[in-house]
Amino acid sequence: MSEPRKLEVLRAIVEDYVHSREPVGSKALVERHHLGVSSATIRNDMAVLEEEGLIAAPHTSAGRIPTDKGYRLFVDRISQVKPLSAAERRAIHSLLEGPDDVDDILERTVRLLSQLTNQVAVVQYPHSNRALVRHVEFVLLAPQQVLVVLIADTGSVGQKVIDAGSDVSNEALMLLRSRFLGNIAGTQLALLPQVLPSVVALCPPELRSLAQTLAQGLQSLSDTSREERILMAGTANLARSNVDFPLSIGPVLEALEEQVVMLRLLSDMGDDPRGVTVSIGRENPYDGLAEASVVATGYGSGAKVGILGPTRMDYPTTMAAVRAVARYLSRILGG
Amino acid sequence: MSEPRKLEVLRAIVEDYVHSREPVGSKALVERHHLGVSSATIRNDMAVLEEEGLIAAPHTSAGRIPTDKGYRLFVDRISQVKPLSAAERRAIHSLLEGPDDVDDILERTVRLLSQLTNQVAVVQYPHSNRALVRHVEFVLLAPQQVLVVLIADTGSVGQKVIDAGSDVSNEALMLLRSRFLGNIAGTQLALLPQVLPSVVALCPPELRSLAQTLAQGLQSLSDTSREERILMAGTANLARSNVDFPLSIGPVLEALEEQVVMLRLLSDMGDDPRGVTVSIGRENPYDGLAEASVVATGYGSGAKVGILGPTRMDYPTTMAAVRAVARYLSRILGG
DNA sequence: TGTTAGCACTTGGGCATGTTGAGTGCTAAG
DNA sequence: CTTAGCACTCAACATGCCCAAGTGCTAACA
Repeated sequence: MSEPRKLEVLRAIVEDYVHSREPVGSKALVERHHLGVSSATIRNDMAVLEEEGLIAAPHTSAGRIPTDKGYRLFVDRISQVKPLSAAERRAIHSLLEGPDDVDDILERTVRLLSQLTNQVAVVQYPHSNRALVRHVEFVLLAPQQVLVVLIADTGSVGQKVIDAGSDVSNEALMLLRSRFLGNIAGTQLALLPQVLPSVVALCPPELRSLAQTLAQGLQSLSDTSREERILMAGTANLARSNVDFPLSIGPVLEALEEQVVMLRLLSDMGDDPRGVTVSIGRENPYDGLAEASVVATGYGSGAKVGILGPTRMDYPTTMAAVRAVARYLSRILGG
Repeated sequence: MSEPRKLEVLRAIVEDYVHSREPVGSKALVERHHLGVSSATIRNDMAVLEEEGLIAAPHTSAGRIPTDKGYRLFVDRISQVKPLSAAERRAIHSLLEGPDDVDDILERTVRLLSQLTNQVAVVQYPHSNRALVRHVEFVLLAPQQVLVVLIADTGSVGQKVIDAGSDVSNEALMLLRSRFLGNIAGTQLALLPQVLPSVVALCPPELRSLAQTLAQGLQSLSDTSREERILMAGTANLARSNVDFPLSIGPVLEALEEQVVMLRLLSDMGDDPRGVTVSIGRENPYDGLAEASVVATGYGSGAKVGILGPTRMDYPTTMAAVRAVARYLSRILGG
């Protein structure tokens, strides 16, 4: 059997199966795709593909369906990214309009992506390492509780309540605020860990310990507050795409709800800067996603966007949508 | 037939059905509950209940299941709130610990409530009308874009990007900031609509229009930013509770994703200050929730907490959990 | 050596049929 | 008003049958 035709057969199986959701047999294959050979030949090829673990038969007299490994080969070597339709391009373009909030943009992005792909869309808050400190505010909520607010020039706002351990006076807070502000305004968020200790050292000894606590708060805001959050949309698509097809959606919903799991998942996916990364079925580290695939890519300075859906999905189109959305996102947020 | 027994029969049907998920027949009823009469008598009672539209039979020779109307009567007149278990009380109590963020508290609350009830839990951000303005910040993001930040003394932070319409100088922003801050610091958020216009009037004429725009931004932050958001958890429970039982979860997920729908739903539910409100099946304004019930109540100064689940749910326990959680929430957030 | 036609074989799905058991409604008697 | 008894209904299950789709294999063929 010829190697190229074997791949062609695999490709046809994947495409038909994704489309029809039914095991595909040799005869149907030669009818739908004009491979120049008979069904018997296809059968031989299919036997080989099965031996190699690329496809499998649910039962003896049924057609074949792709395995995880089959999808992997399809994604890596066979499929070509499908260009987006004009309407889709337009929809993405319209994201450019409206000079809104980062939050707003992300929210619209994630909705758009879920509609484009008919899957669950996920986006991680952008990394803002290059952002500069714009403003710092300390607000006394209770005698021992201080709200720390860090505003970056990108428009992102981080906030956190910290426990001072002992009573705090408003005057002390004001003093420290101006100290901090004077010394770190304009500093890159990423540099805060290096700069903050020296600021603390400049504070009057009796406020040293409070300053230390506040500095810790600021630092944690700088590296974790935003990038560790995700936004998602389109969970209802899970139910729709599985009418008839029992991918048990319970575990998937659980995974989606655990931000930690999703963050882990996204960051574990390689960071190929120009292609999208695909994680198929059992390749996923989380058991609940054994029947799901994740298609994701980075945008801006390293955060991730992507979608999650059943392994049986239209990879070429999905990958195209994810890539396109990521590009526009980078452009808008000034990667 | 005696009126009290009729109600007792309805109660038994509801309880058995919620427990077993299967239509319940006359014979099983007399066995499980020691009503002092025979199954034939029960049959007569059931016929009456069916005539009144309180129960229905899926098909001729099956048992009966409660209708929406039946659940309504059950909730209104029959059921008694079940006391929580010691473990449950303890779990709620532990919410009191950790003097954290409002966001943190809400997030933990919603998780707890979903675990307690095995349903989807929803909480609306607290109303902060009584909160005072603590700080105002304007940040220039682009020549025509200003980030407006409003910090309240409760620790809540609102942010919004607004479009100035023309180029803005940093000096102008600084000036306006101190003007606004000087005049509205300490003001109740709820009073901003009345106070802001006079502040705008105090500004130099050439900055009047910019001031107006900023004031609008502040105002929208004061009334909408937070209370118009909801947090939820436990969507995976939807899938679990419907194994075997096809409540089509697609529409429900859609509703949950539309914050607008959920907000509307919650605020449409009466605000009985000490009881919980229940909306059953088709009583819900949203079609997708025709097979779902919402159990909710207010907390603090009027925001809502609640759960959403299949109409076939354990109302007494659920209502108890919602009520208890709302009480603690009020206490923590200083209703 | 690769391709093809033909054929026996497997098996899930659809269908018609029969059986069972839970549950009802009704009637007549207590 | 309650109860026992009984005829009736109907979903759920089981059984048997056939069909179509699909496979694997073998032998002939280019």
